Amino acid sequence: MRYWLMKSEPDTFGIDDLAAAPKQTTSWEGVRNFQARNMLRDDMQAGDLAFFYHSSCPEPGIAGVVEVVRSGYPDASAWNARSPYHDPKSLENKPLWYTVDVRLKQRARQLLPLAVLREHATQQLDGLLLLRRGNRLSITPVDRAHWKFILSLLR
DNA sequence: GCCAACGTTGGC
DNA sequence: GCCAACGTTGGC
Repeated sequence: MRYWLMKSEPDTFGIDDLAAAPKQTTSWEGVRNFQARNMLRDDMQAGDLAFFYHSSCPEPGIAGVVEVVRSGYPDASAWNARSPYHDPKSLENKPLWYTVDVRLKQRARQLLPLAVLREHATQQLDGLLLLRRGNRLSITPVDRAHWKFILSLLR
C-alpha cells in the first residue's frame, strides 16, 4: 500500500465538491501530464491513501484524505469534445490518459496550510516532493514517514 | 500581475 | 538529437 498527494484547484474541484459528490467518490479526471499519467495508470492501487491538496488558491494546503477505490483506467474525458480535458490524440482503442476513482476518507476540520508544511521542510518533511523547488506535478508519491508526520499535523 | 521552473513543440 | 520559443503551473 502506498501514499500519495493529489493536487486540485478548489475553484474547479475542491474538497467540498468531493464531500457533496455521490458516495463522496469521484473520478480524478483531467490529468494531462505524462509523469502523473504513469502513476495513475501503473502505480496507484485500490486501498492506497492520498492527501487532497488545494492548489492555485488564496490558501494552498492539505484539505483532507482520500482513498483510491479504483485503480487506473482510461480517462473518458479525453474523448469528450465538449470537455475542457478533451484531447484528440487519445484514441478509443489506444487511450492516452488515465484516471483513478477516489473516495473521501477524512475531511480536515481546518486546512493544513502549505506554509505550515514548509516549517518542517528541513526536518521531518525533508525530501517531500511537494516542497521541492519547482515541483509542479499534480500527483506525487509520499513516503510513509512523511505521511505519518503530516497526519499528526492534520486536524 | 510577476516570475521561476519545467514540459512540450517544432525547426534544423 | 539539439535547443530556442512558447505555454503552463503555482506560489506569492
